[in-house]
Amino acid sequence: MDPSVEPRWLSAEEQQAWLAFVGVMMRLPAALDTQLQRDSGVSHFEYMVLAGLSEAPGRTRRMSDLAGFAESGLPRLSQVVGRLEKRGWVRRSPDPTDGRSTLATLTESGLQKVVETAPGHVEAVRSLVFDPLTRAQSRQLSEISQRVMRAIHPETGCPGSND
Amino acid sequence: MDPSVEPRWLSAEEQQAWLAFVGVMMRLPAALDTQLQRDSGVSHFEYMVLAGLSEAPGRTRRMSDLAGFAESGLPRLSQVVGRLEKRGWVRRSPDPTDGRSTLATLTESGLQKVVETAPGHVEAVRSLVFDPLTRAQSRQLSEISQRVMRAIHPETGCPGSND
DNA sequence: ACTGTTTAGTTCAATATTCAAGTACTAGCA
DNA sequence: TGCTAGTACTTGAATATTGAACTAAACAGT
Repeated sequence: MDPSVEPRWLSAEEQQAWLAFVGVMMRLPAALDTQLQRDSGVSHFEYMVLAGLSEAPGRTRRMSDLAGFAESGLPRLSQVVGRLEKRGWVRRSPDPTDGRSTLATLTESGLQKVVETAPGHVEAVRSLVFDPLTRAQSRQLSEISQRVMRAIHPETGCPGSND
Repeated sequence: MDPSVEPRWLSAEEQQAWLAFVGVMMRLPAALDTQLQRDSGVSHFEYMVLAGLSEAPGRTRRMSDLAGFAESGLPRLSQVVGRLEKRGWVRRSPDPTDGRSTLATLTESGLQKVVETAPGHVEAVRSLVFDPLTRAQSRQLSEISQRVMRAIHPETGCPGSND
């Protein structure tokens, strides 16, 4: 924008880190999608929605909470939940407390799906991410991710805060 | 798959790391896209293609090399390069050496676009990723990414190997 | 030289995502 | 009560991505 200010270019070390990290951001979601799609017929995003519901009290959550948890906007969530509902894994009902809200509930069949799917998914996450790392690196990954997350969202410090 | 084998669940520490890392994988690309789109009217992927060409000798690269560099398949690259060509930033020509290949070349105008766009993008990468990290964490990020990358692609150890 | 196989790239149809309205409801206030 | 503003969600059109089929060129074996 302003050519009079010399940009602070990345150092060679940073460039290398950035290149590798971008690679991971491009490939890892695709790899997880592949595993989930092949073994269980769901996308990574769909799995996150099902998992998010399975952990919630009463296996029920408001759509907006779920959107926050799944790091997505409402329109996308609405489409995906619609598909999951058609497959019998989720059920939507109006919130008796507030008529504007919609509650999404995981059905029995949906819970079973999560139970069937989780082990394979965890195994994939382990083999692609945690097994190649030392324990110290796993801790660093957590710290690094949290710092980057804070830089992206200055306001929301805690993802999945359901209050 | 086989319920007789108890899956090795993630520890609490690993779960926390995983949740934060997934958040970064979902949000960071979106944040970079937003900055590039707003300030320069290109997507992150388009920028990677332009940048990949700008670094290549003669500002020219074979489509397949470029696809490897940009971590994408050929169909997607073909579409995107088509768009970039329409905007006058890239030019395609048949490879005289091998009639099957197509060479993509960055035009003068495309180079100028990269030069205009790069500072803002680097600034965004810095402020979202490297500024919040210590120097040691940047190095860890590099090492961690490389290990994960190797786990995803057992075969291709070196991204962007153009030989 | 001729045929079958592999590689490089494009195109087209199916699917998914995003952005911009639109609907239904709640809440504040005169 | 009736009026305005704001929230939660859904829907639909425009765009992008993916996967499968297709074209063209190179190579290997005869």
